[in-house]
Amino acid sequence: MTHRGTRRLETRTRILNIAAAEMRSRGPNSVGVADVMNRAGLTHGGFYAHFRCKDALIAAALSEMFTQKEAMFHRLTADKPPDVGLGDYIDSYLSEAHRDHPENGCPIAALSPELARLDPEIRQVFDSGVTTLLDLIEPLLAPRHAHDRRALVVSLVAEMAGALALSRAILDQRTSAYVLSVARRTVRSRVGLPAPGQRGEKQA
Amino acid sequence: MTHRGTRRLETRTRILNIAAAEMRSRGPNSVGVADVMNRAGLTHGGFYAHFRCKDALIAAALSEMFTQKEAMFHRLTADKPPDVGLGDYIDSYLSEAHRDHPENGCPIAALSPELARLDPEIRQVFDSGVTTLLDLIEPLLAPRHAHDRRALVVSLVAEMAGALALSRAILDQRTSAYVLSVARRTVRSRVGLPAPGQRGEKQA
DNA sequence: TGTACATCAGTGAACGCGCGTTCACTGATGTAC
DNA sequence: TGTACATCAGTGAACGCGCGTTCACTGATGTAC
Repeated sequence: MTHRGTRRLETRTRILNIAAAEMRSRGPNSVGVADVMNRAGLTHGGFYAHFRCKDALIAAALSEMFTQKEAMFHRLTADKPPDVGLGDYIDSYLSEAHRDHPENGCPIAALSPELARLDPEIRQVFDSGVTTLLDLIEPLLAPRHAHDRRALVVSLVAEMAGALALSRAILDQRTSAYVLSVARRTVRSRVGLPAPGQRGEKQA
Repeated sequence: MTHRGTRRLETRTRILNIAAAEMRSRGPNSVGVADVMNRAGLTHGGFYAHFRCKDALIAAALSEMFTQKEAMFHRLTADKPPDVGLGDYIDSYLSEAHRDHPENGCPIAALSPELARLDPEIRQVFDSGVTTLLDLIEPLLAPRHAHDRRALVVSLVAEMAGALALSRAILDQRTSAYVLSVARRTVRSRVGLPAPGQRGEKQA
């Protein structure tokens, strides 16, 4: 039983990870059940042994995305002074790597408008993911922001997610890179950090 | 001929306005050709007398959205001192009315992540719409920002669009309203404007 | 002014396709004795 | 240890449906004489 249960859970996890990646890069609407199952090395019929319906997959995949990002946040900020951790988080969030790889990136920037049109069960998962993320960032802010940390975190996350989504939609490479660099500089300055070091390609 | 051409253009405009509204509220993917035509009082076959394919409709509808918003911007800011116009634009962008009515709202907040996955022809329309919007807002900034107006405008638009998209996806009403109010206050303060007056429902 | 003709916006049936979901089944794995 | 049985994750055909697109057509409107 245990062995069977373990395999089952492994399969479910595999499906979930694939769905979480595909949905961020192609949109929940454009990701098919059969598609996800094929990528997991299975046939589409087996899907319903793991999820009640496609919406249940979307909800579970969204939850998985936030879990991934929380783990990544800890990896990025652990064992560092708060301001260094915060600066690294900002730089990595607003990097060209993040822009070019939505599949393992922030669900807020990748999916907000689409999620707004989906079922309450799914949006509830979004709510708790967002709240947790804000809770994680908040303590990294310098003491001088103590009077209203929450407001500042909300505003920063809005700017970061907005700039990332904008930079992804913009076709022109220079404009897209400019949006990211402006946001990096602005967000860092708003939390009292010095201008960012050079990121991306080093110059010759 | 003129009369015929006029009718043709009227029909095209009708289709375009419906598509522009539907795509912002339901997403380009979820809006069908037949659906749009029915709402325009026509049958689906006639669609191709006006647009080469669905992607051409998406591109034209996106362009129409930006045109609408430019007109709205002028209506909102004309005949006012720059700082008042800017304040009104910020307040209206970050209002609950805008949150609850994406169908005639900002395409950046409603569609960025989805547009990032669409064809270059469509994203090019997005680029020029965004550039025009930035060009419109820029001159409203106070002289003390003259050293880098462009960067500030980009940052403000990113925060506004990000906050609006976030407030739409969030299910919890209080949290959603909080995100909007924080963004209103923050964006206003960042351009040197006083805290916003009470918006939305008046208290008893 | 009246008639014959050309134009072309719009019709509606048909196409191939992919979607989410159902369901009778199979066959490897774990359990009971 | 060996055999018979139960379990259930996964299979694959089938369903009804809506999609974007095509195309032969219709019939109101504008033009020519």
